[in-house]
Amino acid sequence: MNMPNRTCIMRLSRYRNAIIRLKALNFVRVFSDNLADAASVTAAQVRKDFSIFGIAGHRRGGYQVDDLLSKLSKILGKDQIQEIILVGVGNIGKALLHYPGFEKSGIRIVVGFDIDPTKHIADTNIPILPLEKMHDYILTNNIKLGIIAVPDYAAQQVLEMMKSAGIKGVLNFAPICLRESADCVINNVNLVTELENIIYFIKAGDNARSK
Amino acid sequence: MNMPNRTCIMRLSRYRNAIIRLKALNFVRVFSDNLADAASVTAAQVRKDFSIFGIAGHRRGGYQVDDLLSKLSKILGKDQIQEIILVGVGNIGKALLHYPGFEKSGIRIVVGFDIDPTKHIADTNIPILPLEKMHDYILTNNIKLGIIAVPDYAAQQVLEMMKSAGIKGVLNFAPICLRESADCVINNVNLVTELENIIYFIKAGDNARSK
DNA sequence: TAGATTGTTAATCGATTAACAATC
DNA sequence: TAGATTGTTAATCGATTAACAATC
Repeated sequence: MNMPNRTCIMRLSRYRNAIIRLKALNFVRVFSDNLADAASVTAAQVRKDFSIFGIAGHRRGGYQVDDLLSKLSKILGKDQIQEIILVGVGNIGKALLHYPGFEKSGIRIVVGFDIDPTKHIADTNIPILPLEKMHDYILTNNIKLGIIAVPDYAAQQVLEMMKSAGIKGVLNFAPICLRESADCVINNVNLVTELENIIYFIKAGDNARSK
Repeated sequence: MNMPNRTCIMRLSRYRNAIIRLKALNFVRVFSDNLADAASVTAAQVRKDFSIFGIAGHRRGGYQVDDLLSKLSKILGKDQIQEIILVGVGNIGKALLHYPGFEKSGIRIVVGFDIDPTKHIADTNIPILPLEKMHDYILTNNIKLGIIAVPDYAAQQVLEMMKSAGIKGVLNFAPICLRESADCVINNVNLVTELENIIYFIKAGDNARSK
């Protein structure tokens, strides 16, 4: 199997989202061409991506919606609830804590951590605990996923704490590019950088951006 | 000039962030090699990127920090305050409205819009207005940038409203992939997709993701 | 000068796309 | 069967990297 890269997996998520919408429209089968339109890619790309994961269709009848959905869901970890912890219950952190989109798609933030004692609440649905309790919590509950939403100067240190407790994947919102290591996958989301990108292309008057 | 693409501009933002940190450490000049380390790219990539934008160094003395910073800042629109509107003052929207990172980097959310009347406040620092007032506001204040933070089913419609009023660039947080057009640049940030990506690579045990 | 670094070209690498045989 | 679509290979495209002449 060819090693799929980041953008390939991102496309899988988009295919899955498209399929969910098509299913809601009572589609029973789809062609690579339909998915290509729905996900803004080429039909060849769709078939290539599927073939990488051994997802097969029917030479004349396209792909079964239900089959496709279950296979993509499996690949993307939708076959089980994904438990995740959040560090930094500030502005952005609080919003993520209550983001309904996560629970809807099988991602559950089970606990928050913060250094600020005034933010600690132990008895709510999602408790907010002191940072010192993170290490034990991760080990006890066998957590593999974390979200970092602390200020930039604290991000690297929080990452090290997470890794030392066994976290394997991190979504980072701190405006500093955390480096991925062999034992931990990292996606950096930098809100300012996203806007700077848009601002550049508006100024350049040049929307023909390659993906 | 070779047309720079999205990832190239993203790197420029990272170089700029790195330079700001190096400047704080009293660096007066930097070599492509320093920046490569700081931004996790190759030195050749740094020099190539700079040459695309006509940013020149000195054959033996590297790049002047101040010069570099001002040139990158110019390219990324840091030479003026960027005014932006936000639509959808819900969970995520509210957090963005008060995100200190924007103001720090010259991005100012000047107004929010929402359909829910209970959210309207006209007399605060950042007023929240009814959606019907958006069109006029954009025209009157000559706004070019917008953030979409509404539910998925409303996103496309909000985008159309924005475009018809002259918005040229949009950062979209709704979990639906909005399609870019010749007259409007779009960056989609899908929080669930980001996590699905991480989940896949943890399961695959395969962190050698190409960028 | 000798040594080090840029700027740029050419080579490499990898991802996307076109095309078409297989086949339902 | 005829027509349409997949699955896959080969061609294309574009981005990254290596290498080195220019030069400070």
